[in-house]
Formats: sequence, C-alpha cells, structure tokens
Amino acid sequence: MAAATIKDVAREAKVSVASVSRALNDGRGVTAETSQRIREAATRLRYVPHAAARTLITRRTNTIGALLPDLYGEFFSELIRGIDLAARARGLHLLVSSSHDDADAAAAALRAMQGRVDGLLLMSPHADAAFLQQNLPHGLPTVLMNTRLAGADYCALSVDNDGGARLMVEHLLALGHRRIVFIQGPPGNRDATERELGYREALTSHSPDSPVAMLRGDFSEDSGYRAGQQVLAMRPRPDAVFAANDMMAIGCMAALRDAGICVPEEIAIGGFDDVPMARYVTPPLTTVQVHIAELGGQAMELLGEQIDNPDSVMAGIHRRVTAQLVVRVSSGAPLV
Amino acid sequence: MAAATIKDVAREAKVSVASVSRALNDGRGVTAETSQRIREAATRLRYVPHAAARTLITRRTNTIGALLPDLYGEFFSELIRGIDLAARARGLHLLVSSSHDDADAAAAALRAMQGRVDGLLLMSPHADAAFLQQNLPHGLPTVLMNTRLAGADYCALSVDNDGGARLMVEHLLALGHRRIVFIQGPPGNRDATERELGYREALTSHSPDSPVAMLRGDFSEDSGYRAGQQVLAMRPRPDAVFAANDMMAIGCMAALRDAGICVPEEIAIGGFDDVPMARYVTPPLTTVQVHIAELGGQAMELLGEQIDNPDSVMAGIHRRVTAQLVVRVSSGAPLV
DNA sequence: ACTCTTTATGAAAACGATTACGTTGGCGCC
DNA sequence: GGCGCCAACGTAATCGTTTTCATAAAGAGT
Repeated sequence: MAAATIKDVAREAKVSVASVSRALNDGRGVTAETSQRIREAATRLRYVPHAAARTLITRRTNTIGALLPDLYGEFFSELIRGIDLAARARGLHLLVSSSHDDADAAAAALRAMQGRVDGLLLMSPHADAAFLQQNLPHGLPTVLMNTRLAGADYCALSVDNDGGARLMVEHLLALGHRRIVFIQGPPGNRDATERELGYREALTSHSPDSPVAMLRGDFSEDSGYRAGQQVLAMRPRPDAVFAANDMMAIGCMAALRDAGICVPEEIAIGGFDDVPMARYVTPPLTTVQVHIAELGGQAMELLGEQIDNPDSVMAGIHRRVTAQLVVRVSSGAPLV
Repeated sequence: MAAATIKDVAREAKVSVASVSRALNDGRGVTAETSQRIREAATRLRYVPHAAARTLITRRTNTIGALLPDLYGEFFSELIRGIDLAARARGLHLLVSSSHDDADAAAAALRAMQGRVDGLLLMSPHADAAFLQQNLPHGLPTVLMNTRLAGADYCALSVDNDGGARLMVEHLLALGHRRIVFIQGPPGNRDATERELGYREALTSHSPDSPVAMLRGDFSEDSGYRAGQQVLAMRPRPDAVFAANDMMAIGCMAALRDAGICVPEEIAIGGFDDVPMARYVTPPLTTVQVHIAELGGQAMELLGEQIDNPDSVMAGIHRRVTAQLVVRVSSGAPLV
C-alpha cells in the first residue's frame, strides 16, 4: 500500500530504473514503444517521483520560500496571490513563513529554509545589511521586497511610493489647489518617508510658490482625525490634504465633517493605498493604488531569472512597481 | 563554498558521521565532551542538515500543505496566519497552494504535494467524495475545512454559521424586533445556506409567530441594495433585516438611506462576517464575527494529532469553530 | 566482411542523512 | 582473573532518484 517507487515501475515495465527515469524526464535515449510501456506502467501504479530523493541528487527543490513579516488584511492576500501565481507558472512550489515580529524569529525561519528552497523572497523590516550578511545562506538567490536596503549587494523590488505621491500632488495641483498639507506616517517607516519625499518633490518642482506643510501622524485613523483638527486651525486654511495613507485620510475627513466643512468643496482630500473601504466612505476617497499582486509576481519573476541562470549578476538590480492614481469624489475632480 | 555536510562536521570533530547524527539529534550514546566538540564543529562550519536527505530516510518532511481556493481579502490572510502560527509551534513548515478555481487545477496541485508534505489542509469547493477518493494520496493525514462533505471518511472542521445566525436572530428578537427578513446568499453556497438555516431555526423556536421571509441575494453589495428596495415595498414593513453577509447588509443600508429610512430607528440591520469596513459604515454594523485564524489554527491542531499518531481513528471527527455576535449601532441596541 | 559510429539499455555510483549492527574497552561481580 | 555487561563509537546499509559509464546490437561506410 506504500507509494510506488521507480523500482516498482521498472519491474512492472520490465526495464531498468535508468530507463524509467529517462522515459519520464527528457524522454531521450528510449525507444518510443519502451517509453510508452513505461508510461503505462507508471500510471497503472500511480507512480509519483519522490520529491526528496530527486532533490538530493539534482540539488533542486523546485520550491521557493517567502519570508514575510506580520501582515494584515488584503495586502498579505494579494502579495501571496501574486507570488503563488507566478511561481505556479514556473512549476515552483511556495513555502511561506510569516508573522515574524522580531529579528530572532526571522533569523530562525531563515535558517530553517536552508536547503528546502531554491530561492528566497524576503520582506522583513529587520533586514538590515548586518542581518542579511549574518543569516542569509550564501549563494541562495534572493529578492528583497520593500526593504530599506538600497544596497548593491542584493536584488530588490519595491513600491514606487515616491512616484505615486507625485501623481497625487500633480492631480491636486491640476485641480487648482495650491495650499496642500501632508499628513505624515510613522517616523522611520520607509513607505511613509518615500511618500513624503514625493510630495515635497512634486510641490517644489511644479508649484514652487506653494508652501510645504506637514502634520504628524502614525497611519492610524485617530491620528488622521487629530491632524484634521489641526488643519482647521491653520491660517490661511489649506485647499487640500494629502494623507500618507487611506486610514488617516478617512480620519481627517471625519474631523472635517464634524466641523461642518464640506469635502471636497471646501477642502479636497487624497489618500494612499486604496484600501477596499476607500470607495465606500462618503465622499469616496481619491487615492493612490498599488497593484500588490504585481509586486509579488514581479518579485517572483526576478527570483526565477536568478534561479535559472545563477551566474548572471543580478545583485544591485532594483526595480519598482508603479502606482496608479484612483480619482474619486474627495479630491473634487469634475465628474466626467 | 558549498554548504557543509555531516561528513565535513565528522572530519572537523574527528568522529564518525554516526556520532555527529547522534549528538545533534537525541544526544544519547555520546559523551558530553564529544557532543560538545561536535556541536562546536557544527556551528563553526555553519552546518545545517540537508532537509531532503533527512526526509528520504526518515520519511518525514516536517512540512504540511494547505490547498486553498481563490480567496480574497482578510479571510485568506487570517486563515494563513492561524495555520502558520500553529504549524510553527509544532516545528512544521507550510507549503501553500492557492487560487484553484477548477477541479483539474486542484487535482494537479494535490498530486504535486505528494511526498512533499506530512499532512494536508484542504479547503476546496470541488472536494466532493469522488474527487477526494480519486486524488487524495491514500494514507496521507488530511483535514477538510469548510467543505460540504459531512462524510465519516475524513476529519473535518468548519465554521458554525448556523450558531452564528441564531445568535443574531436572538439578538434582534431580544431588542423587540418581530418581523425579521433574511437576505440570502448565492444559491448552493454552503455558508449561505447554513446561515439561512440558523435564521429559520432561531425564528421558529424562539418566536413562532414571526413570519419567515427571504429575499434573494448573491453576497454582492448590489444585490443587498436591490433587496433593500424590496424591503421598502413589503407590507407590513419589516422591523429588521438580517443579511447573509456584511456587504449585502451595507448595500441594503444604502438603499434604506436613499429612501430616507433611518437605521436603526425605523429598521434594524444585521450582517455576517465582520469585515473591517463594518465598523466604519454609518451607522456601524452589528454583525457576526468568526475568528478565522482560529479556524486555521484548530485545523492545524487536528492535523498535527493525526500526524503524531497515525493509527488513531480521527476520520469522522467533525469540529466547528464558534461565531460571536458583535453588537454595534445598526441593530438598535441601547448603548451601554 | 570489417570497422566505426550511433543508439538503446543496464549496472552502479553518487547525493546526505539515519540507524541497525559490530566492535572495543572499561567496569563490576563472583 | 575471568566472565558478562554496558556505554561509546564506527561501519555500512538504506532511502529513491539521476547520471555516468560500460556494453551490446545495429546500421553505415568502404
């Protein structure tokens, strides 16, 4: 009742194990009729090659690992979906290890992946240069996702926060808004600082007269609400608010509503992320959308290339996935 | 530069490979000092046992597979989180394969898992008895999640939709509502029909005089909106609406608002799922929450037990994870 | 007809670990 | 002092596959 091995197939088809292997893999060096006989025997016995045995000799696991931090909600889903789809297209399996809050847990997980995978997709807030140097199995193809490491030693992929923020600011400027205030994310958060950078760049390059104004926030709805109250107190009052993420934009909108300010007529609002809720709030939120599945898929592509030709120098390659503007009511754009 | 093998460690510590294996595994049959020397040599060489080689001889992969359909949003995230956490606690790795829309893809994925995993977590809409009989590797521990298969041949785990729906109906009845209408989910959907069953049961057992009334829906917000319009046309008008999921409840609420009906003063509304948005809509939605991570975690527990003692007869065991009522404003409960 | 090449096939050596089984040496006990 | 026993350690078989090499047969070229 135990699973059939290649020997069983060989006996059944009255050939040697070598011929079975040849027939089932490249198919060369075996007569058509022998091959046929072998295939029949294999299906009859429901033969499936033993993955571990094959790995041992070929040095390939046909599996890639994804090491992720503790992620919530649809970001995680979409990321995995993108990775899984791209991996399946290459005939690779996906070993995931998520919810690594501290560096030690991540290091342990990394070590455990050793020898189980052909390549690694790594997204970790703890992944500084020393950590990688210490824990990353040397010679294992790796793609870094959304890390703060711009270093030339690894292949990396990240979201174009910068460009996305510029799109939003350009959009607000095009609508005639001039005094645009930015609600910051948590200090030290990479996405947040990149978005802030995009805001600054777009403003200074397209509208040098506009004041650069920041309010503190931490990505939470509450912090957005408090920022909204500060907006009300500013003189002259801003035309528009650009929050570093949607939840703060939603919080800010609530503060404005509570004060009797109309959005977008009196103040326009923009967010970032396009969370599912964004289209349901009133008014629907103009925001910047990032195709997360594409982030995962492209990372997988990059990794696939590294695996297929290990000699190619892909270290230092750094790609970005683009962000799109999603125009809804909150920015005050004329409905076409 | 290649990874160190057990032979390298043996040479380094001047012992045989057998002693290395003993020292690093159970540790018995080796002197404390020899063991010490071996450990040092191992860390010096950064030795990590080759997973495939170990699997080949021990017949254990220390990996479990999760075969999932195409899931969206936080359901997937939470499920994986629950599974991953429980698996890690047992020292198991997690191989995921998701987005299987059709039965053929699922079957192929199932075959590919063969020999790569010690057990299987399976959630598939295509998993009828014949499919399982055909494709499930015989003798592989398996836990079915949320399948319509109540059969005694497998170990299964599912959400207590029935009980959750009863909680909601009892809540609405306790608030004095008597004419409660139910918005159905897609026909054939197991969750939807179980929720409907719970609604019927609770109503007939706690308030036999209340009419059982259904409106068609398909889990989409639009279908909820249409159902809301039908609610408005009903005479006598219902006290309350219980939608089979949150999105329909939200759609229904929009229809009532558009007609100038106040929620919850004129009509109370309840949903199911507790999507993140539920707390942000106005008024915040009373709903039924299922701890999805727990579903994943418990499934993993069940699977773990099967793996640890393969002789135990766990087939036919069928557990349910409970649902909780989340009371918010939309049902009209007095704010305490 | 003889060699030379090509092709189908089988035998056997890897891959890196675990583990059953021998061997050795030290110790206690009579 | 001889016997047996036990702990520590080594030797070698084993898991299921791929792949190199050898071998034999067959076909081609002269």
